[in-house]
Amino acid sequence: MSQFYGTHQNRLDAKGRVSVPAPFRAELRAESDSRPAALILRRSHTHACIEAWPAAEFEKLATPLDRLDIFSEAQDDLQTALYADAHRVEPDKDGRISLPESLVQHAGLTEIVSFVGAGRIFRIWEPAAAALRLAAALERTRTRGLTLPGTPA
Amino acid sequence: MSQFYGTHQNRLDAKGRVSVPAPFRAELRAESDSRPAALILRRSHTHACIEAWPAAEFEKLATPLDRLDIFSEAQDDLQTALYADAHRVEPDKDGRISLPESLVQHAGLTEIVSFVGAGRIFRIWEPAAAALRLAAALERTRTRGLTLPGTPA
DNA sequence: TGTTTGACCATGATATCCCATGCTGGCCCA
DNA sequence: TGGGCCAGCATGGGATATCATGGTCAAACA
Repeated sequence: MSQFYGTHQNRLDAKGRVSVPAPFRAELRAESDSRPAALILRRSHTHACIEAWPAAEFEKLATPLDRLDIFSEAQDDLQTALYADAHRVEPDKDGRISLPESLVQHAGLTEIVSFVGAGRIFRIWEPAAAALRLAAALERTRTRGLTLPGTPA
Repeated sequence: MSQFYGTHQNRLDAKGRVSVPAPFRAELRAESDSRPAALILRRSHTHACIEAWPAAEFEKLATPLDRLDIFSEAQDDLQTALYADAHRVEPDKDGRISLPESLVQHAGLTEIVSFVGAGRIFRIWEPAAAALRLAAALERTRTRGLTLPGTPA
């Protein structure tokens, strides 16, 4: 399974293109047998950022979704939230992707964008917003005590 | 499982490279079948230092993460705290790694850095800070009479 | 035919690899 | 037990591949 680490900044050019950071590209190559591997970009419904999922990983979301009752409001809403503003993109030969305009606006992206690793996925942020988000997450985990459970006996 | 012992000092060169102490390298080689074995460097959220995890060990952290609900705030925070400022590095042929700038700053590293063994992981400190931290830990362990749980029957 | 979108190429900057050197500590032999 | 040899290690520097990014061109669409 891919693992995305760290924060990387790249430039969004006049055409709306941006290089996927090399370490992330390497992970995507591993994911999909030496090929670039497609990404699903979706509007985050919790933050002002873009979520980027390896296509294979995104498809697995269908499983937990199926556990919800069909036609229930929750299922309907989640389904819509997940897929309605999701875009499939393939990195080009140089490892760049172009970001859909609606997502760029949602994340408030300008010239420099931050790629933030989050394990199986990564996120795309406006750099200042990313820094704030990281600080908030650290603060909350610290006050709660960042507690991963100890190994059961 | 690797075990890292003791404190070792090495020089951080102008390019941001530093040799992993030979005893730690030996542990890493054992970890991963005669190969160098990758490390995950992450910003400690409790101290001004860098935490270094053998990659395999770090990935075990992902397991409890998966038990949390996807898109929940807790999962999001932890994911961010764990991965956003973590970096995967592979020791080069000479056993050196290069330390990401953001982590160097967080730990306040200058020319000489301390590698401090901590069992399954090790930490990278500015030498004076490491000494203070050790003294504090000893003091607290003594005055509070801290103990370790015994093996369950 | 004008305009836009996406693929391809070229370039400078940067980080990685690789080799060479000096040192230190351990081992062996006298 | 002392001295010298050798191997492993830390460190510096230079060559090289990779990466990010700007620009050009061709094809598709309106």
